[in-house]
This record gives sequence, C-alpha cells and structure tokens, in this order.
Amino acid sequence: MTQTPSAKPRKTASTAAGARKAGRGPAKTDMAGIAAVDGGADVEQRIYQSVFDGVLNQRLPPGTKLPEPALCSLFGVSRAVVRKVLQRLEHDRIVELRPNRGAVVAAPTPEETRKIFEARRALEAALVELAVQRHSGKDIEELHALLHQEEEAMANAYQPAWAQTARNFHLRVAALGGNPILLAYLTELISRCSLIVALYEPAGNAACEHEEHCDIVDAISKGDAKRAVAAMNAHLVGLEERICLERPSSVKTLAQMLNLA
Amino acid sequence: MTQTPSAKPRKTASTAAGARKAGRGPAKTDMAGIAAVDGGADVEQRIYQSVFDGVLNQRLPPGTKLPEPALCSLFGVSRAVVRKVLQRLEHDRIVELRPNRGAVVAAPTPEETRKIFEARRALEAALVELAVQRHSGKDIEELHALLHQEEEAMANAYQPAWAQTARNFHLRVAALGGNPILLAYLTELISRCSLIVALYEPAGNAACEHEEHCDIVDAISKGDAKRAVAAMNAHLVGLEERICLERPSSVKTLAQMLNLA
DNA sequence: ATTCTTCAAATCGTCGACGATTTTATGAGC
DNA sequence: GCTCATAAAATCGTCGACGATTTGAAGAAT
Repeated sequence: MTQTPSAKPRKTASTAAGARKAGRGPAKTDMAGIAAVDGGADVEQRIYQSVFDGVLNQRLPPGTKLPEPALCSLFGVSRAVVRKVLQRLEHDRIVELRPNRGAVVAAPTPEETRKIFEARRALEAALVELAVQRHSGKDIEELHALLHQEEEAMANAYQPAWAQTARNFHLRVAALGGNPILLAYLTELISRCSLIVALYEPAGNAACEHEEHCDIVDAISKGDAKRAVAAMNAHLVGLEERICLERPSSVKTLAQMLNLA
Repeated sequence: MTQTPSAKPRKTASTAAGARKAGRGPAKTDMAGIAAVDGGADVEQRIYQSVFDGVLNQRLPPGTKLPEPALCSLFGVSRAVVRKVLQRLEHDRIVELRPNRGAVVAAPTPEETRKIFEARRALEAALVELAVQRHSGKDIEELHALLHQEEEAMANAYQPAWAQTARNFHLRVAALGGNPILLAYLTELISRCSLIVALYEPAGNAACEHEEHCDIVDAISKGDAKRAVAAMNAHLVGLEERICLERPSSVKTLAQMLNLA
C-alpha cells in the first residue's frame, strides 16, 4: 500500500505505432557504453544487491513482504525479471517464496541458526586446512592488509562497514583454500550468517573478533594447521555465542527500506 | 465480457497447483485420483527429473543442447515454466545457461572434477564425523539394510541401478549427521559426481565399492570417528582414481534421450 | 573450389494479459 | 461489541507475443 503510481517503465510503446525499440532485450543499447555496466545492463544484479543490502543493514526485517508489482515499479522492469531475481534470492535463502502467497524476507529460526553455524564451522575448518597447505607469502601479506582495514573499520564504529570487512576477511581466507565449490558454499553461508548477526548481534565485540582474526592469520602463516583450524573454530563458536535474541522493528515503505526514492 | 465461466484452456484444471519444491503442501485429492502425483501435479519436478535422469543415464551427453521450445512441446507447458526449471538445473550445475545461446548439458572439465571430489571429501568427512556422534542403533540397522540392497543391485549388473543404491547409501550416511544444510550441499555434489562417474566410470568396481561401504558402516557403528573419516576418504579417493577419460557419443533426438515418446 | 557476405530460420529475453488464489475490507447476525 | 460470511482488491502462476540475437545455409566474388 501507499504506492505512488507514477513510476512507469521507461519505454513502453506497447501496441501503438513507432515501437522502434520497444522490447528491450539484453542489449545495452550501445550507448557510450560506460553507464551501461551499472545502469541498464545488469538490472538483475542491481535488484538482488538492493534487497541483499537492505536485509543486511536491517532495513528489511525478517518477514517483510516483497510484492512483485512493487519491485517492478521500483526498478522499472517487468515481473519476469523480478521473479527471476526472487528465485535466486530464495535459493540463497535470503527470502522465502511461499506458493501463491508472495516472497518475504527469510527469518531463520534458532534451530536453523545453529545448523547454519555448524555447517559454516565445518566448511571453514576444511578450507582453512587447505589454506595452510596452499598459501603463499604474498597471500599472508594480503591478509595482513585486510587486518589493517579491519582496524580502520573498528575505529569507524559504523557496524555495517565493520561487518563488511569481517566478511571479506573470511572469504579471503577461504579463497586461499583454492576450491571454488567450497568457496561458493561458504559464501552462501556467510551471507546467511551476516543476516543473522546483523539481526541479533549487540554490536560491540569487533575488537574481540579482530584479535581472533589475527590469531588465525598467525597460525596460517606458520603452517600450523591444527592451530589454524582450532582458532577458526573458536572464533566461530564465539561469534555464535555472542548472539542474543532481540529483533528491532520499524514501519517504512519498501522504497525507503531499499534506500531508493 | 469474457464469459465462458466453465470453458478452460486445454490442459488446465490442475496445472494451477504450481508448487515449487518437492514438498507439496495443499493436497487436493478430490479429483478421484488421476495419477496426479506423477501425471499433472508438479510438472516442474517432472521436467527436472527427466533431464536429470537423462544426464545420469548417459542419454544426454555433455554439450547436448536443450532448446526451450523443444522442452515446451515435449512436456506441454509454456516457456515460463521450462525456463524456471532450466534455471534450477543451472544452479545445480547440471546444465549450463549461455546468455542468448541456450542451455546445454554441463561438461565438467578434469580440473573441475578434481575440485568437486575435493569438496565432496571435505563435506562427507565432516558429516561422517557428525554421524559417528549422533547415530543411534536403529540408524545402523537401516544402513545394513541399504548394504543388503547394494548386494542385490550388484548381482543385477545394471549400472544405473547400482549407482542409485550407492548414492542412497552416501546420502543416508550424510543424513545421520543431522545437518540439513550440509546435507543439501552434499546432495548437490553427489549429483555432480554421479554425472561424472556415469560418464567416465568403466563400470565394474561395484564389489570393491561395496566393501568400502561396509567398512564405513562398521567404523560408524563402533563409534570410531577417526577410522570412519579415514574409510570415507579412502573410498572417495578410490572412486576418483577409477575414473578414466572416455566419452561415448550418439545421435538421437531429444525425445529419445529423455525417454519420452 | 574456397571464402566471405547476406539472408532466412531458429532461439532467447522481456513484456503485457488473463485466470486462480490469497488477502483484506465490508456488512449481517448473535 | 464481537464473530462469521460475503465481496472486492491485491497478488501470484501461467500463457502467448514481440523484438533482438544467434545460428545455419545459400549465393557472390576472388
């Protein structure tokens, strides 16, 4: 509701004459070619990212409905593409698609949360072990650079920024494992974890987490697989334990939540 | 306008079910049973399964094109639903969706194959370790039942049947781990592995694999986590090593490959 | 005869529309 | 005043259609 009905697709042309370029395919309309990359080329990614960021920044609390017509007019595309994005979001467990009842932001249950963290521990343990075997000196340098970024983000005290750097760190460590498949699975899990952490984390243990990250890098750089796995496990267990169950709520329009308009 | 309150498009009346996942919620069994379960209820699952089985049984070799219009007329649905299924198949890495160029059956490269098996070893190791902790006596009985099925399938000498039982075994062991997320990931990986094995396996080592399965169950039943993980790892390494690179090819129509018509 | 150009056929991406289902608003009945 | 039945609105699932892109083949030039 409260939907401003003024938004309309840029070019409908429909049945009337002069429909020179009515049906816009994946063509970038060969403009200057610059803005096309982010502007009109991959609209799907933009929608996905908007919803994803909205969920991560708590503008879209769990249970928020995401009606297809609303997203259509917000992004100026047809339902076909919106529906495709929603399917991808459902697959990544960001939203839940209830048949004939629309899409809502996923609300992980405590039990689900436990399983997610358990799965994440298993994957990160395996990947850290691979990382110890396969890392090079240059990799360690890059990890140290990331740790430095974390310190800056900590000073900033803006939680989403810190969460972003922390996520980057874990993904980078996982990338050292050299297995794209496990990395893809872990990326999915880290997204879901971030979603949960963004909801429940009291926000204020960044320093503690940063210390643990440093431990992990130290163990990897020394080639101590056992200690690296143990440090990662301890870090993840600590992260899970810091979660408490409180859920803020607010009432805004979908456009506001998506940081549009 | 638009009278005809009773006239319906040719094949409707039941297509509106539209449940996406395997779990079908509202069971409207009032239609006196028209084989709705397999006939016209969940068409998407039927299409998915047809392609999946076709790939697994080598009727659909890698690189086979899957044009949307062909699938549409084969299954009597519109392109929207076919497209949805193809997206799901792409996500599960069964097919590859090239923009504007159609879908083809995925052809895993040797490098990819190595990574897939590596990921699978990591996941199954973690799950077997969980299974050792959480299994009950009844679970062991069921595993023994599965092993007995394997012996029957071995005598049958029909490779797809054996592959099916072997897959069941791994999935059942993984289910004992009690983590639906890891189980889902492993299901995906086992599908991809089966696809690869179906392509390359010389077919004839069933007895050897069965022995290794027995070892795994034995270790689990005795609560020996270390040995269970080692047995699983050895089993998977052996499976990977038995793969050679030969690829049969034949020329049939899509309908024949899908075992229709 | 080979190669490049040109054209037609096949196929894909997106759109608007229609029926079916769910949700919400309204009014009768207790 | 509250509850339940009814109707209207909103939303979802599917379909056919249109334009754009790719593919494959026919024809001209060297």
